[in-house]
Amino acid sequence: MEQAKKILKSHNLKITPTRIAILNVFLTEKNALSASQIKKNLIIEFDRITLYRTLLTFETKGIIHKISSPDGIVRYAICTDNCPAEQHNEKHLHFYCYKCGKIYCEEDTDISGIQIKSGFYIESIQIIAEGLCKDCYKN
Amino acid sequence: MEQAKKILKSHNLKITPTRIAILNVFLTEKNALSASQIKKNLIIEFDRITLYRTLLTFETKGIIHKISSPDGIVRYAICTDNCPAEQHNEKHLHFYCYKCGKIYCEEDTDISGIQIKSGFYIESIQIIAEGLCKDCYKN
DNA sequence: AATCTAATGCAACAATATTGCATTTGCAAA
DNA sequence: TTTGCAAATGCAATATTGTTGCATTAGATT
Repeated sequence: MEQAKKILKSHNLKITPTRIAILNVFLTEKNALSASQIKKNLIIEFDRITLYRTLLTFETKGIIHKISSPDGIVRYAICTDNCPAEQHNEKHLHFYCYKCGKIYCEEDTDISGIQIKSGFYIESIQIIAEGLCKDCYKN
Repeated sequence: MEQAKKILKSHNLKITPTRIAILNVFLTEKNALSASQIKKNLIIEFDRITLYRTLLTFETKGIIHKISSPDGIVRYAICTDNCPAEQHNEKHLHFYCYKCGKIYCEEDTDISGIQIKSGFYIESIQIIAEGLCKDCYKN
């Protein structure tokens, strides 16, 4: 069975063409994607509303996680850490290149050095570094 | 001279009722605010477009800084560190409460321990912790 | 007070997102 | 294999957020 179907099954989600198509986009592209970027990469056509709802479903189930970048566009990326539903512990860093607009997931970044004062009940931490990626720096 | 006027003067900006009103909202409310939240707190009425443009001006001049929160809404907060124009070095952490939607600026948080692998030219880092604030945790 | 530049307002538009409801479809049980 | 139900999707309508061009107004300097 293909990977997309496996993921859906393991999260108790019905297998539909829409969901498989969206999942395959995430499995192919490693960088975080916005709704419109996902739509462009889809091999089948369907309603924009369905895309929003599917992304929400995936996020709730812990298949993907949301990233809000400095440009204000919400992007999504597939969870590598097998997040439990509704509780993402993405401990890695995202890098946003302000020139090409890409978001890179940097898995192996150590963020254990961050301290926060008491009074807050932290469930997840998201770090976004902004700057230029290698390709854009060259040009 | 009131504080708002001082800030405008020191950044070579013309003193207008709009700008003073917006600045006063930031000076009163310490949490980060979205465009619509700012609009609600304003004592005078003016065009929505002016608000966007004023926020952009303030950001460019280093008076406020943009924060993209997990809910996808862009918020702004006043800079405490006297940022140089166009280059914000907000080294502090933001805390986003997913219940009340508030964003708290945690000034005295040390984030210097973060390491990132080479290949990226980082200009700024933004950290958003997500969870429940004290008030929302109680209820 | 005059003048020039910057700020604002208006109109139009574009992108993004949400909600309700009718219809279709996946899938499990009969 | 067929049936039935809950879930998924599509459609329509609407809300929110943000942008651009251009005419008008207002701040600050002389």
